[in-house]
Amino acid sequence: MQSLKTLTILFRALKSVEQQIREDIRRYGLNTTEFGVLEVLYHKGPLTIQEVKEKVLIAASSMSYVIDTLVKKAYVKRVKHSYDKRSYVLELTPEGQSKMDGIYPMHVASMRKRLDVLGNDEAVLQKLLKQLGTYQKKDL
Amino acid sequence: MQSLKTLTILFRALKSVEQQIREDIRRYGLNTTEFGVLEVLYHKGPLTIQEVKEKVLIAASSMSYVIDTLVKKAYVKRVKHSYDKRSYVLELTPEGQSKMDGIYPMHVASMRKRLDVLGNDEAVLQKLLKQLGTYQKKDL
DNA sequence: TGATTATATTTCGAATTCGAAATATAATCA
DNA sequence: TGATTATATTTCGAATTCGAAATATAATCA
Repeated sequence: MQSLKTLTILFRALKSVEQQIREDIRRYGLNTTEFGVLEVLYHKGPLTIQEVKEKVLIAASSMSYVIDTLVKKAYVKRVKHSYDKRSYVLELTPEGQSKMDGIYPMHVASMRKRLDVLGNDEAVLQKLLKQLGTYQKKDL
Repeated sequence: MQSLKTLTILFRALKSVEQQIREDIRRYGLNTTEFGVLEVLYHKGPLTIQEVKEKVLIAASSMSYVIDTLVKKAYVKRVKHSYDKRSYVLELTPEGQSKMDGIYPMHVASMRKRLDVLGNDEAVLQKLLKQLGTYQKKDL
């Protein structure tokens, strides 16, 4: 292949999924980035801001902003890192925890409906997207 | 499957690709949305604002903004639709055309490098992403 | 046909995102 | 060890994005 059709399709798929998530999650007073951060902490437990940033792939300055928002909403708190004084560890507050406990099952249900159209190919899609995502751009 | 791992991977893949595109295209003074709009017109020829919006999947209000930007840069112009007075047809100016002529080959080369890691599975990825993207959310 | 509903686009204000520069601390290396 | 370079985070200003409301025109239907 030589065209970039694949990228076009990738963009459209994501935008479409993102729109569903946005609408899905809006009534809980969260946007997709906020939800993304909460989701990481929900699944991985407390993590450094830097580590969260590597998971959600947004600019450092955007991280600061999202975290401030989540702190204001009392879903998350910054805890000084034990030995690296540059860092903060992010963790869910009890409110954040129970917020996610309340939201997450519905979110999974709604999203699974869409993902289920893939059937057994879901694992294949995962594999291919991982290949795409982990490409090292050393040779650009 | 029951988790949303697939979505996580989808997001990461896209963000990573998007970052490459952003850096790739930055030196040409364009951002990803602007480039997306130009790309659609470059490939499909003149289209209604509405039609472009359906391709790039951004909010109508964002469309107005991007178009204004592209008009200021003289890459694109709004032409009154022949019979539907609500609509405008968007088309590349000669400047827009030659800009894309200049940029596009490099962009393809850079992106193909990444896509080529997929090998023959690229067609499979397209198929699966299309399935994901075209899901009708009638039953949400 | 005239009233009502739908569609295409823009305007508005607020929220979000970015990149560059600033700040603070950690790691490296001469 | 002290100077230099690297890393984690925030601040800043500008750019981008959104959704709701406004505007204009088209389509529908009583």
